[in-house]
Amino acid sequence: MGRAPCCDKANVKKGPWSPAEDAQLKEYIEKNGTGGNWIALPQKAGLRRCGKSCRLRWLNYLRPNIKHGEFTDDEDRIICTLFSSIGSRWSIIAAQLPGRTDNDIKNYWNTKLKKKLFGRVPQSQKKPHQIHHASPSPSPSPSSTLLYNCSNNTYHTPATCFSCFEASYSSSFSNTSASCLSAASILQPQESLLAPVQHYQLHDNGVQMLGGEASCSSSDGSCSNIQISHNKELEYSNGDHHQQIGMQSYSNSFYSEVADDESQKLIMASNGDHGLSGHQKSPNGLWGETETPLGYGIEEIKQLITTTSSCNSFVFYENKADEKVMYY
DNA sequence: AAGGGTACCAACCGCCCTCTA
DNA sequence: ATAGAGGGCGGTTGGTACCCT
Repeated sequence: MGRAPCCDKANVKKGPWSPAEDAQLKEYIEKNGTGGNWIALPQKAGLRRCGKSCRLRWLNYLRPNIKHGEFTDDEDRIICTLFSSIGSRWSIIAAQLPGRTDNDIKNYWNTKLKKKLFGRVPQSQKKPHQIHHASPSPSPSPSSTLLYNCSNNTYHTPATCFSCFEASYSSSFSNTSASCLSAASILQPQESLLAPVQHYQLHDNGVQMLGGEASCSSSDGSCSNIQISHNKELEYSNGDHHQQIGMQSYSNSFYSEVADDESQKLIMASNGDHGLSGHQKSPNGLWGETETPLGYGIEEIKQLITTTSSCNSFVFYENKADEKVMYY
């Protein structure tokens, strides 16, 4: 038996939203909130729209503080980093970019960012507003940032660490003797990638991100950490409060449910000036032959993405249903 | 100027997860 | 324990604007 449709398809309007509909939805939600029931909302608001459509419209467009327009280099960096770490988990990536929606990031990745990394778009084909104006300063060699110090005191390229970690993860996450304990390097590939460095600790049941500026920034001085555990479910704890939240709460909506300064602590890969400012796009708006905004060489990024895409990355890979991330 | 190709992005679709009765 | 309802997510599609020939 098929699932019942969420709304009467025959009686709902589809397609682009009119300004009047936008205003009606916005006004209703600002006045009454969503009431925790999107399905019933359109009727209450007097809209002939599917509840899901209302939700999407609100989250992606009407909600306050939505940021539209060009993505910054820092945002590019974060997207690339997280994509290389967790794959196409757009809602999680969006959670790290306040004001950006998962849909926005997904579109941006699919239409632009991927091409910046993998393709070459002739300048002449770019629309004027798409052309980035890069600083003319020369790019430093990225090669010095490619080394990852794994536990066996050898250095690996990120891709090597990934495959290394995957191997240890898939055999046994808690096998800390695995030659490549650089889960931290993957989640937070050390200074070279995203600077405000988090410290990680491997536990029997996973990797814990400890302290560090980004995770100890709450006004009450309490610390917040992220722990990646076996079963990969999100938990949030702040001092006495320990709250388990679903993976889905750890998305756009998380910001509205948890105080902003707390949610910021979820940052696995924080933004800001990470000492990579020397990595510039070439004047054509693309990254050069070898460098990327991440500080990776282009080939390393490609490899990272290829490697992690194929298995959907270390943290979240395997069974989505079992994902748990511990957050302290 | 017109037609075809391409890029972009808003919106939809369908699946999965969680919650609740 | 189970089934249904609703929410959330990622993938995909369709419309539109822009560019090239």
